[in-house]
Amino acid sequence: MPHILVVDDDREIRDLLGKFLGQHELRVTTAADGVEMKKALEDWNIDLIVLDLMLPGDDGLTLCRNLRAESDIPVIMLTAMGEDVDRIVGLEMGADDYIAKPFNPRELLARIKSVLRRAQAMPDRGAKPEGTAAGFAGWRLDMDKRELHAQDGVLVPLSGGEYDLLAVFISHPGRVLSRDQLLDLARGREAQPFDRSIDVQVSRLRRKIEDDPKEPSLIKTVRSGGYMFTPAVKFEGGENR
Amino acid sequence: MPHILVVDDDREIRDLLGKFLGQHELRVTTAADGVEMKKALEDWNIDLIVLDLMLPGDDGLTLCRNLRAESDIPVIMLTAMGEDVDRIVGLEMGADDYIAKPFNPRELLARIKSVLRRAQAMPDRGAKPEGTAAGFAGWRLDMDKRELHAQDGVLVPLSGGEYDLLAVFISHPGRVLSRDQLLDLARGREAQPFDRSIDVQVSRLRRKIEDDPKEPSLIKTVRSGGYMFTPAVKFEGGENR
DNA sequence: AAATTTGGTAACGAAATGTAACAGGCCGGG
DNA sequence: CCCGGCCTGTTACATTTCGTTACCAAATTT
Repeated sequence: MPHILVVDDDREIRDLLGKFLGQHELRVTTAADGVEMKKALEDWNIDLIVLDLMLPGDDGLTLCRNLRAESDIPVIMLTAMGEDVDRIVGLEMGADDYIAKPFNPRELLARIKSVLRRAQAMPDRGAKPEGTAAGFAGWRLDMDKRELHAQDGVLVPLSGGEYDLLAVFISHPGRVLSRDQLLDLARGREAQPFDRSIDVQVSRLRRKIEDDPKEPSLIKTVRSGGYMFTPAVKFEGGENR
Repeated sequence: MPHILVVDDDREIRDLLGKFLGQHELRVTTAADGVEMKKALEDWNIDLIVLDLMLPGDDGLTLCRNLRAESDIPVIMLTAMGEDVDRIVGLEMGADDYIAKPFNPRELLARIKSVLRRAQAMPDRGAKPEGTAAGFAGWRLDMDKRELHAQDGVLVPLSGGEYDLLAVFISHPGRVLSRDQLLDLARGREAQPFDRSIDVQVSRLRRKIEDDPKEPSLIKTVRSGGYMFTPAVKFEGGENR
């Protein structure tokens, strides 16, 4: 599920977008500065950035150029005025698309879909530098086929949701992920008042990938914090990050 | 040098574009009707199509959909009005970009460059001069004869609908396609309230192309999302990268 | 130690999916 | 024009998936 980062100072716009993009992973931030941006790009697996040009100063364009230079994540630019100059400069600066405010939300959604479609079909674009497979402790997760193989190559059947959850864990190793984050990242929805679905899903996943689900070694629970995936940090040989 | 095909009834526009793009090392040809289109795509090595929506009837959209389903050549749409409906429909129909007339030629150029840049980085996009055939996991789909051949060359009989569906899947590898999209792309109709026809058709197709229909490896189902075609990229030895 | 909070998971049910069976439409050969 | 096959949409039912709830245990607090 695509993760979208919206950078905009206008709360109204952010809310509007949030509403229309509900079906996607959506991160909204006012973070105009590079520091928070970088963090956001790491924490969440951002696939697409919707960037408001009208940030203080001409940070918008600079930011866009930096993003393009560093991350190669697709960018859609918003701007208040539909002046040709702006849009041309923007496109030449590397933005993947451009929309002038005020815009029709449905149009933005359509463009987002379009850009994501392209990025997905293009191997070397998007925020997923990893290949088509990720491994941990002898296991192999085939990202193409959405399949998990055990050490001996035997296919371990995972439901779609279990795969999504595991994929999230794998892309955030050694980091504590709150239930909210997991729910958001793996399911793309908000937590409800007494939502235990993540607990249950973790339980189901453990049953399939842990040697002893009662004594989990891969997915640790962090009381009052969430869960943490720790691949192969087993013994002292411990190479890690 | 990239070849660009401009499809527009308006001679004035064609001349303008031809003149404008001509001086930018872009070869421009014009063709008005659908018949000529097909010929043009075969005769010349078209890398990009600039398509005017305002063709008689809604041929523009239909044409765009067909192009996207079959050829996978990038499309930029032109339209007379900046009507939201048009542009949304267009983008959802698979166009890669959109510009409203009257447009600034420099903007069109910027967008053309942008699209070409993307297409270049994307292996399976862009003009395909010869083979009207696509392959996946040892299979070969003959687009001319609308026939599917197995690894050993044996012809696997597909019904027309099955072929259409498979063709849509093949032209959108690794992308989740909703039932609505599939219905639209493969059948060209709208979904009805409790429409399960896609499910059934997928089931029928799986029966013919999957080793084990119970454990599909080519056409994955994405719960509450749709289906995804993943051309088997199996590295059994599971080593490098 | 009792009370409270937090996590694990079995069980239930709603929703989504797979697919067999049925039916209507279309087409080519009598 | 009729008949018998395909093809494909619809329906019905089985199965799977996943969120919710409930209850228990472990951890933490008071």
